[in-house]
Amino acid sequence: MPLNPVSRGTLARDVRSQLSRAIVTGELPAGASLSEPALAEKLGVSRAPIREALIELELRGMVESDDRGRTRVPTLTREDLREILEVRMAIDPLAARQAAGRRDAVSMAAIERNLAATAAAVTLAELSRLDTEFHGLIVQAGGNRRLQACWNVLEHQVELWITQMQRQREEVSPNTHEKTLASHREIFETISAGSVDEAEAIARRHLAGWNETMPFLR
Amino acid sequence: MPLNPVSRGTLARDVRSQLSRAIVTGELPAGASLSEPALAEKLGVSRAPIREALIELELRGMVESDDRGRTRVPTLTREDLREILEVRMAIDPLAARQAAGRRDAVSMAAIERNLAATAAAVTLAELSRLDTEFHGLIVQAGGNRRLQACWNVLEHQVELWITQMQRQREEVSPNTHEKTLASHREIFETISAGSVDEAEAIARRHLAGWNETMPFLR
DNA sequence: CGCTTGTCGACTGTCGACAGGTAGTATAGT
DNA sequence: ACTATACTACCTGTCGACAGTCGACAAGCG
Repeated sequence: MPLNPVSRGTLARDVRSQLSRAIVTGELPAGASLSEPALAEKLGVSRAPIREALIELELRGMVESDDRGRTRVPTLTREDLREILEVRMAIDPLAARQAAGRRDAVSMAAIERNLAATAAAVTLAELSRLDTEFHGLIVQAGGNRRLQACWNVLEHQVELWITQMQRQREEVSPNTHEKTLASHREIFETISAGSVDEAEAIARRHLAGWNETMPFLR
Repeated sequence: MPLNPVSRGTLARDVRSQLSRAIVTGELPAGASLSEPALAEKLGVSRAPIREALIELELRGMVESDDRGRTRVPTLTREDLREILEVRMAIDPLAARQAAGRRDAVSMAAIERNLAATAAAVTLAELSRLDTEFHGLIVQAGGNRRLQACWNVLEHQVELWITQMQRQREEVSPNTHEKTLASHREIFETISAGSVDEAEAIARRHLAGWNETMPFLR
C-alpha cells in the first residue's frame, strides 16, 4: 500500500476553491457583491477563512475590491481580455520551451490525460476548463516555480471571460473544439520531441490564432 | 487649505510593508521563522493583520510556508535566481514595449526621478532597491494590469537574493553602478522616443547583460 | 419643494480566545 | 548509557464579538 501523505485540508482552501468554481461557472455573476457575513453563513464557516480566500482570489484577479474593502466579481471587458492575452503571449511560449527542455515523464502523462479528456469534452464550460488546465500543465511541466506563480495570477481569467461573454449571448466562435484540440496535440508532440525552439514558436502561434478568432481585439 | 482625501490605511497593509522591508534588508535573515504570535507582539497588533500580510507575502515569494503552515524567510539559491531571471526575460521586454507605445507623461516623469535617485545612490541596498523600482515603473508605464500583477510576484525577489548573497560575503560584481545607470538611461531614452521594437530589444539585452555578470548561472 | 441632518442597518477591520496538533524535552524503565 | 513514554510549550486554524464607518432613508428646516 503506497500510503500517500494525507492532505492537510483547511477551510480557507476549501472556501477558495468553492468560490473560484462558483465564479468561473457564473453562479456568482459579474458584478455580484460578496459580503463576508453572507458568504460565511452560506458556507457554514466563520468569516476568517472567507477572508483568507478572498485575499487570494483578489491577487488572482478573480474578485476585486473597491477602496472601502467591498468585494465584487469583476466585469471583464474586451480590453481586459486583450491584456491577458498579451501577457500570455509572453508566458506560454516560455513555458513550452522549458517543458520541451525537460520532458519529465509524469508531467507528460498528465498532459496526455488532459488531451484525452479534451477529446471527450462536450460543453463549452468543460472545454474552456480543460483548455486552461492544458496550458497550466505545460507551465508546470516547465518546472519554473516563478513562472508558475505568474501563471496562477492569470489562470482562470480567460475562463471567467468566456463565461461572461456567454452570458451576454455574444457568440463565441463555433467549431473551435477541433481546432483547439489539434493545436494542443501539435504543441504536445513538439514538446515531447524535445524541440525547444519549435515548441516555443508553436505555442506562440497557437495564441496568435486565438487572437484572430477574437476579431474585436483589433 | 488644500484638504486632500485622507488615506485609508489598514494595519494589514502596514504590517505587510514593514515585514517586506525587514525581509529585503536582511533584518529578518534567510531561514528565520516567522511565528504569528511573536510578530503580533513585536508589532503591537493582533494576529489577524499579521495573517493577512503573510498570505500576500507568500504569494509574492517573500516568505514560504511548509505543509504545517509554519512560515519562514526563504533561502534563495542560484537556481532560484536563474528562475527569476528567466521569467523576467519574458516580462521586462514586453513591459518596455508597452511603455514605449504609451509614453504617458506622469510615468515618464517618475522614471526620470528614479534615474536621478539612482545617480545619487551609494549603498548597494539603495541601488538594488532603485533598480527594482526602475523596472517596476516601466511595467507600470506599460499600463497592463495583468502584467503588473505578474511583476508583483517577482518584484522583490532579486532584491532579496542580492541581500542574501551579500550576507554570505560572496562578491557581487563591482562597478555595476555606472553600467546599470547607463543601461537604464538607454532604456528610458528609447522608451520616450516611442520606438517599441527597439525598446523591447534593449530591455532584453539589458537583462542578458545581468546574466553575464552572474557567471555561475551557467 | 430642495437641502441638510439624524438614524438605522450592514459590512469591514481588528481583537482575544479556544481547540487540535507538533516538536523538543524531561522522565521513567531497562 | 539508552530507548520509549509522558509532558510542556508553542503555534496554527478557526471562531465569535466589538468598534468604526458608510449608504440609504426618513425627518426636519429653510
